Amino acid sequence: MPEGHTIHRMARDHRRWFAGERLEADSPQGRATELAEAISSLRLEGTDAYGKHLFHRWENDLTVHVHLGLFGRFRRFRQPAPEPTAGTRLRLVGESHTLHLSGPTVCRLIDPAEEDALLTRLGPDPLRRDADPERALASLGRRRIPIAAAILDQRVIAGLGNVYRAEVLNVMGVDPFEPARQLDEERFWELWTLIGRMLADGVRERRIVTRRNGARPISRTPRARSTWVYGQSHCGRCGTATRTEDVGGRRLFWCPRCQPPKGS
DNA sequence: AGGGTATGGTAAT
DNA sequence: TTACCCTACCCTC
Repeated sequence: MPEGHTIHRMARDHRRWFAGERLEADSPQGRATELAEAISSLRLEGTDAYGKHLFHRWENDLTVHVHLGLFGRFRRFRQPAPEPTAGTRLRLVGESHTLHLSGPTVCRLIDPAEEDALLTRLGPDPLRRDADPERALASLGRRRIPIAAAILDQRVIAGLGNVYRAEVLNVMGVDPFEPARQLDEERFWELWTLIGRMLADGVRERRIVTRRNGARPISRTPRARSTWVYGQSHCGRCGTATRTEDVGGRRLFWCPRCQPPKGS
């Protein structure tokens, strides 16, 4: 589920459903009891997303930091909401909606100094107006690691995940093993723009859709292909068998024909 | 029932 | 680089 687009969508939704309300909080699982007691019956004043990090701004200058990791999930229910399951770490109950949070990597109060330190080590987030892409350009220029590894590093670009990195490189025809520092400025700006556009589409559609043509659902094939290479056995652009390999600690999909090494 | 996998990240080595 | 965290789902047995 969660790359940056998910978190930004979540921030908007939470704001829309809850902002300004006093929420009741508890931790059915017991693992976040202290946190729940600290915020329960306080007013949720706002939300923020930065990369894959979500911040709930509560009354009394309290901020809850949530990172979903790979498994984390928020479920939203209209009242009356069902009972939480054993996996529910935190429950937030508002007037019209209830949220159940399960499986997050992080869910805790964060103080301003900690938040500052966290944001400092994140690269620019293409979904934020205050993003400074020059920082990403500079850090790419310092790295010899494969471009596919570099753009997954949250210190370089915040919010990009394993699906989008594969898709962006495929659409641009970039060899994933090209050293990051070899990306010239012109291609960097193309990359930055494309990432921003894809992520923004993801926020709007609430899911990752990088491939539109050929994605028409056919009755026999209910699950339309929404990616070019990620999770695909064949490249959606040329039909060549995709390849996969661990790059930057995650499974990368790419098309050897659309993304050949430079000069070949 | 049990194994493998998943759009992520941290800490230890 | 590896181990580990953590939940849900899908496949096979």
